[in-house]
Amino acid sequence: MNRNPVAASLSQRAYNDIRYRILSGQLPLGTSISRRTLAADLGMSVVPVSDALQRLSTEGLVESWPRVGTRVRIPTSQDVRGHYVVREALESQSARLFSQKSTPEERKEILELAETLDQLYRNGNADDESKEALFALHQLHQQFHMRIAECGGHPALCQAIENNHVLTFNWLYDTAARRTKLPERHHGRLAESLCQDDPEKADLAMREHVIYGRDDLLRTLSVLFR
Amino acid sequence: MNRNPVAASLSQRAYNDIRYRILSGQLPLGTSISRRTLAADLGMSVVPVSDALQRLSTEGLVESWPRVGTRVRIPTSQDVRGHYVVREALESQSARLFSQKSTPEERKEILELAETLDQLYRNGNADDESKEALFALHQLHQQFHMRIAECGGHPALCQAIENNHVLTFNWLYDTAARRTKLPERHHGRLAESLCQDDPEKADLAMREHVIYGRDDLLRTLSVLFR
DNA sequence: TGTTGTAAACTGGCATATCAGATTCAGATG
DNA sequence: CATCTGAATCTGATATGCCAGTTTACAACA
Repeated sequence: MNRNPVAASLSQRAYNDIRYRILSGQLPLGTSISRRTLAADLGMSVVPVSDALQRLSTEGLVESWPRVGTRVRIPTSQDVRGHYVVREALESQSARLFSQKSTPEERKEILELAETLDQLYRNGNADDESKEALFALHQLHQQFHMRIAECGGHPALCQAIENNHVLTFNWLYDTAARRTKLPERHHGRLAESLCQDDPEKADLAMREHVIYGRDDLLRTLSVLFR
Repeated sequence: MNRNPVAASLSQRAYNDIRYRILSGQLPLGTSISRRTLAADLGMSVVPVSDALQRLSTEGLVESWPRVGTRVRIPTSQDVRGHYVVREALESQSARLFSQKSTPEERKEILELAETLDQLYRNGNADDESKEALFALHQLHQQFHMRIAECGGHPALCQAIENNHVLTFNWLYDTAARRTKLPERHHGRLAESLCQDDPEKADLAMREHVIYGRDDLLRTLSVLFR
């Protein structure tokens, strides 16, 4: 059998496109999605669109009821709590592996990424509040965590973290609330903890980082939907 | 919109059926799957079968290449390692939450389940080596871990654990190798550790349990595919 | 004005047909 | 016997059309 990487199928393109539309705010939370309209818009039939929506549904970005409709899911605070429990588990494991397996070059890369992140979080609000800038910041934050996971050497863990859409929710609410406040050198200190050859310490530092993000997001939620 | 539970669709039935056929050995590892043949066999068209196979593909039980074919995936030892890294993360988190949130009744239930499991693992091989008996044992083991997760109070974590198919792989190789050896009171001692109101201890005990299972499975693998 | 009934419009689920690429195997060629 | 060849036969991907529920808009009526 041919194990070459599959060419980008229409289903895949639909998935990427719809996902981007949701994350970028083109499809705000709660928006109804019509398979037929969307298919016409994307220049394809409804089948690949349905495939994509099914994937997004299992991932929790979208919800669908038979013969009723599909819409962009509005995560509840209970959803957020649940997702963060999973994320705490996965990211702390990722931190353990990073502290055990990362090379000096990789550690340097992570430390630099952390510095960049902290700078952007410090200046971002003042300089540029556009959606594009916030989206870029969101992506960089995601990259920071994904690079840490990649350095752990287990693709399965990377995939599990990527499938956990807390950062996605984070971005959605960031967009709504324009919330980008963080303590000084927040990521910098985390990165330093990860580089100290102490898996338990790395685990704990990442747990604190994740829980800080969770509480921050829950505060935002309570303001948005009070 | 109507939020009632959806009726069992053909896609869902196809998913359950195919999954059961794989786990029960009706579709052995590596078997090619024809959408058309399977659809005729299940009395439906290829569309719901394709939906089901897509889900099973993202879950890793099945692999598919465009215009080539679909077959039951043979997990590699690298797959197994990766899955166990994720499982270690999720189950240790589950153990933490259990030690913090479980009620006395729930703890009693888990302790009893552990005793039953230990008995079956001790006697199972001697009494009954049928596939059905091994499958039942596998399901009970899975139930043990799922109940622990449920008592933690976070459905999202339960779902994440359920989506992690290490226990499934475990069953597949158990079937192939008839391996059911475990140390005396293996699950009993784990359950006792979970009930001591010490999240860190529970975390560690579960990590050891998971890693024991991983190494055991890797040994089996090295024998099977040496 | 407010309520109700009903039909049109819309939804996701599914069946069927077609397409292009991959595989396979009989038969020709050396 | 080994090797090449090409057509028949597979594969998954996709398009299209239909179906049976759900929602909605609007007219008829109180």
